[in-house]
Amino acid sequence: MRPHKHPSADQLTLERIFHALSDPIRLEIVLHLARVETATCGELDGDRPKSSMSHHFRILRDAGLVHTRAEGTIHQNSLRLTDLNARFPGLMDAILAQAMNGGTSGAKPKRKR
Amino acid sequence: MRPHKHPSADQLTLERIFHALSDPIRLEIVLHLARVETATCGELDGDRPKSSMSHHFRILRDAGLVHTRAEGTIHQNSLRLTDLNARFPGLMDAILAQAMNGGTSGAKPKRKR
DNA sequence: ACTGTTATTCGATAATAATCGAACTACCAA
DNA sequence: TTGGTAGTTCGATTATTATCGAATAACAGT
Repeated sequence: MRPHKHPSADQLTLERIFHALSDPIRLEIVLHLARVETATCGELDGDRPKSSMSHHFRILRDAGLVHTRAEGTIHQNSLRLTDLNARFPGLMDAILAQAMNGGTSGAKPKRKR
Repeated sequence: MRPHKHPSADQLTLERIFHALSDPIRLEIVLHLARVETATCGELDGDRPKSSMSHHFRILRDAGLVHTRAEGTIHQNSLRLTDLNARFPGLMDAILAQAMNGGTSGAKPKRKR
């Protein structure tokens, strides 16, 4: 696959990150990855066309949020938390905490505990 | 003026907030407001057309990031930090801290006037 | 009422982004 | 080699956003 290009940590910008997270599908992907650590593209499509998902993954990669490595025919995705925390300490913690607590539009009003 | 409509705190969504912040102009506005607490629209245009700025302010208002109140002919804008912190505790702190620390693409350091 | 200031709204155009089928690549196994 | 699987890329279409001049509205002063 000629390994995907990922921006280096110091190339990340908040604008790109915010743009990547402004789409419900992508926010869902990020949220899922925050829970399971690593997942293939196929595990994350919600019955959506592969080409659409590939598009969203590319934006997440370009924003530096997600790292994709090919293992055979499947691609393992994971959040680049180490790089993100190095570049923007505390940011992802805050974002993920709020996203998991029902801050997203698309979905489940999650009850507190 | 028919006072601007502002979403209530519990209507805010992360998607809208991220979308609002994904534009360099709007991020700059938010950053500026974080420093000065309150400012008129005119103080925040960078020699850009008024209509463009009004557009951006509307998106910031719709996202719940900015509150605008009319005082005579001028409009005072301020960040809705109280509401934002109530809805998404820690989020704006993290975002503003990183944005002020050079996370923006424009990388234009402070320009004062 | 008239004038200047501040900002919003309208309307048209341009730029950017999302969607998705189809073709394609890479890989693995039989 | 054939076939199946996992993703990407291409290309066309649609949808959403941005930009900005012009018109409009609200207001303060004179």
